[in-house]
Amino acid sequence: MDYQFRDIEKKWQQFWAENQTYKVDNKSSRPKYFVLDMFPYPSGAGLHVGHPLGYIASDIFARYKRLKGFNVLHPMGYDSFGLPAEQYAIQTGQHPAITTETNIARYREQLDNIGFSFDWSREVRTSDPSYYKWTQWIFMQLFNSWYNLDSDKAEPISALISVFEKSGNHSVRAVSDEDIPYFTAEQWSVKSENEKQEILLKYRLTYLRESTVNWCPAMGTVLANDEVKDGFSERGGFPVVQKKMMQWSMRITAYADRLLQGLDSIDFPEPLKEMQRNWIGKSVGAMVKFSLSPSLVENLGDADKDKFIEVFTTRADTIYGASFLVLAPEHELVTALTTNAQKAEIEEYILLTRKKSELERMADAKAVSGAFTGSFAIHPLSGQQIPVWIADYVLAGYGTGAVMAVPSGDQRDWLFATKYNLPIVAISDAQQNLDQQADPTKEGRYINSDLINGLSYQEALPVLINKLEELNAGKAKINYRMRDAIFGRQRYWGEPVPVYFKDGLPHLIQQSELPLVLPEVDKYLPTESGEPPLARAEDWRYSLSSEQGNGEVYEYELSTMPGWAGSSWYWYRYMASPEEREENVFAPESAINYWKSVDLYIGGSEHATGHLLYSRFWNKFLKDLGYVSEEEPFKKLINQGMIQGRSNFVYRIKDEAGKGTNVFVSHGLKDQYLTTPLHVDVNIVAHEILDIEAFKKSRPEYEQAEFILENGKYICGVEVEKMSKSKFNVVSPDDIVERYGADTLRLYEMFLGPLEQSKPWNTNGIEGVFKFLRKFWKLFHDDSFNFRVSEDEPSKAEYKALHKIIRKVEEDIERFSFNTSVSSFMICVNELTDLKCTKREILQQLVVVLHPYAPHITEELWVLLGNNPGTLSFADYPEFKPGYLVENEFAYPVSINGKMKMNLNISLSSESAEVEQLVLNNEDVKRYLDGKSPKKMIFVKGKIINLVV
RNA sequence: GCUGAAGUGGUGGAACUGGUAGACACGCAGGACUUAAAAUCCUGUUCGCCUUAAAGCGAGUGCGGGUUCGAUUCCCGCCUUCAGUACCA
Repeated sequence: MDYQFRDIEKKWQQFWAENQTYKVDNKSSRPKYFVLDMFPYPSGAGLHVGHPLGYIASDIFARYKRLKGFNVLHPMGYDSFGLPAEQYAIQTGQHPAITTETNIARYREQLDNIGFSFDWSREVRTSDPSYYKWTQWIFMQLFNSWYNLDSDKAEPISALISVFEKSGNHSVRAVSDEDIPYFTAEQWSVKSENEKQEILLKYRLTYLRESTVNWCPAMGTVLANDEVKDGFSERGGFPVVQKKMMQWSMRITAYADRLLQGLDSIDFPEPLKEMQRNWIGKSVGAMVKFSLSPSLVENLGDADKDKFIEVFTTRADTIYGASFLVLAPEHELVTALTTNAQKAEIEEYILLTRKKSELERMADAKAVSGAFTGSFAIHPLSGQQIPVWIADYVLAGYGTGAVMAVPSGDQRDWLFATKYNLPIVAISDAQQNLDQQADPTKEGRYINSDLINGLSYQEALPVLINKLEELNAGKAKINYRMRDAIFGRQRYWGEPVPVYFKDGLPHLIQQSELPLVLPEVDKYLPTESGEPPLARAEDWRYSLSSEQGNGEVYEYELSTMPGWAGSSWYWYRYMASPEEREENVFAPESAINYWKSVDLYIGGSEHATGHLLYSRFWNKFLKDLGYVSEEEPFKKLINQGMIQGRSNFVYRIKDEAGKGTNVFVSHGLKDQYLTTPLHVDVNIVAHEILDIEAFKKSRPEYEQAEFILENGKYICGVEVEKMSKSKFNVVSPDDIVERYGADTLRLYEMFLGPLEQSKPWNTNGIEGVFKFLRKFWKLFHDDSFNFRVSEDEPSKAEYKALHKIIRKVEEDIERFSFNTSVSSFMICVNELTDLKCTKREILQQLVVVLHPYAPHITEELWVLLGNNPGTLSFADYPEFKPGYLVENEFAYPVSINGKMKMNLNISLSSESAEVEQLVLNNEDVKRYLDGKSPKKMIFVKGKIINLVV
């Protein structure tokens, strides 16, 4: 029989499922390997052809590793909490759990069609209570922990309480809120329980804090940053305003430095590491205090008397060039500092900046504006009085929300000083053209800088820091751009937060009460009073168990966890086998110690600063508490590129009035007419040629359509866009599988180009891949498609073809160059076809080598070759024997002045002198030299001969 | 603006440490088989010039320089595209 991919693929997919071929054990004599894919959100649109790209790559890798003798964990699951299902629920009233279930079933069917070697017994769904029980449990651990800077790790909050009881908080070095007053053990002991809880909340790794959120009044809901475009909601285009709200936050900043350091130990793509470094945004500098001028202090209220302005700078060396201070308009001291004379001006300015949208702020990035408070601060080293201004180029959220302005060294300060006529003091003899722009050079020697005059940058910095510390006016300080992560959404379809409120303070529910199950609600919208949807749940209150409680009931937290909660630890759940999931732990210690961490993680780079940062954070936290063993969760990560859509267009002719006619003109002739380009379904276009009959049938109004053709064909226009339903450019893997089979789809997606590169989808080359598989099938069959292999000893050429591919595929897979192996398979099969090879010795090994790429056809042939069904996945990858590739002759390219002219067969054992003789006496070479004698001959053994004339 | 990645035939792409640029595949052209079509197979296919043909000559990896016997690969400057980020003191 000819290659019957439909039967073969169905048969083997069924076999693998029935026999649980890829179910993996947490025990094995073989070494372990964990291959993970970023799990999908099951959207209603189903998989398109771009989704499986990474999954195919990881599946090839997983199958290859199995052949190489590894015990491979290769699981799949669903990140099934999320907004689209909730949006759909709001519109239709259908419970998101039902939508999600339907979508998952569809995804599963599509994934099964492609022949992945997933261990489905370990599937996870983040929206499943048995899963989110542990997401909630991790939240509780975070609530019960604080970050100790002395040990540089998270520790139980109970340990902190003992310290407070023994010696207060003077000696505690923690990552915490800033506004914690010092107290002694004695003071602690007399505090009320609520006061204690209030203080502890400032230390906990997850805590409540007032944060600004994107509030959309029209939708009655909070939006994520990426749901807001230019101040309007992406969906619906309603205005969005900034609103302060009490929100759960995660103290990820405690881990900033470890997240940064850890990057050096993991194998991630350099651009991704760079993105994380920028996101963390570590800057080394100094905090400097500027006290307020005495005349001002007299007029201040008692509360502000000991206040000073603290700034953060990365260029403490430029301190003598600081000629004014600038505060963010939101800075807490602005009101106190504003003199009566300046009050009107300052208030007007603050009002102005509040009105400016993000967009406007960005648009006039070059223009600076500000207002003078009327007050002066004292320069800590020179003692001079310098004016204090406010300006919106200083951000309240970064550093201290105040800067010392050094106009000679910083361009924004320079612009500001120029605009408002403030002094620009040169501080280095290397600075140039200060009348035109700032010069931030670190070269040269300092001038106008008292203490450090004549010193270089390297010499000056320690001198300054020491002096500032001595004066108690400053200290070295490291600052991070990264902020603590908001951990809550005012939405329904997410994990409930296992917290109830008593006297306005949050308390955890009992661990034994987990999971706290998402309650039913009548509508998935916020309440009339603006509370999240969970407030609609009836009888959803917390009451303490009878031995502790007194029958009182309390309100639960009404927000739910954000999208990243469930995905920040899921790889550990995969480690637990189905049996172990019954145990009361997120994953048993033995399983974690066996699988340790993910060896290979494949996914999109869009998760660079979200998921991949949060996951590393939770992993480090779980390690601090001793629940997991590795500091980093993902040892190696590969970003697969995006597959873009390739849209096709037809051009409808407009009449003079601009009205559309029913005549369509081919792309090459469209410029002769007035036309409207219309998207046309890419599935009825092949090589840009429109299937006119299919087009006519696609819509009733096209039935009578007329066409102006070129060369008898209708040629469509092409554009690369995102793949989406509305652009009619979605290609579903199902269609490809139906037409060519899963093995062709797998090979073709790899053949398209390097895995990491983004590329538009097109099926132009798919025929070639399909033909290759038929050719491969034919190697095992005679002309009438009877299976036949011979037991004869292969020839040298046959061995050579085989061992070339054995080595090539090994090398390619190890460096994730899957596209090049597909080409090499084609070359190999072409060679063996030319050699009329039918030898079992060759073909059986080739089956094993091709198996990771095309698992179905190889399984079928494996069994036809007489092997047991299902054993191919665990066969041995053939051993490469270099002996088969050794040649004793090589066709040396002979070039003259670097230009290739001819090839010359010369023994590989020949040395330079011998070769020179041979080359110079060659008739063709003589002809090229045209009587001239070469100056020099370059000879690289096995590579090239180059004559220099 | 800054950071990162990438620019190679008509198309997707290959060339792994500086050593035969365009492998492999698509498309296209021509041919075989066929009543015909599909399928399959064979031949050609970077561009330009010259030639009946064989052969030959020249140019060529975004652009301009450089290093080298030799550069798609290394260095300097520039252009374009994509991604991330956005007044970060």
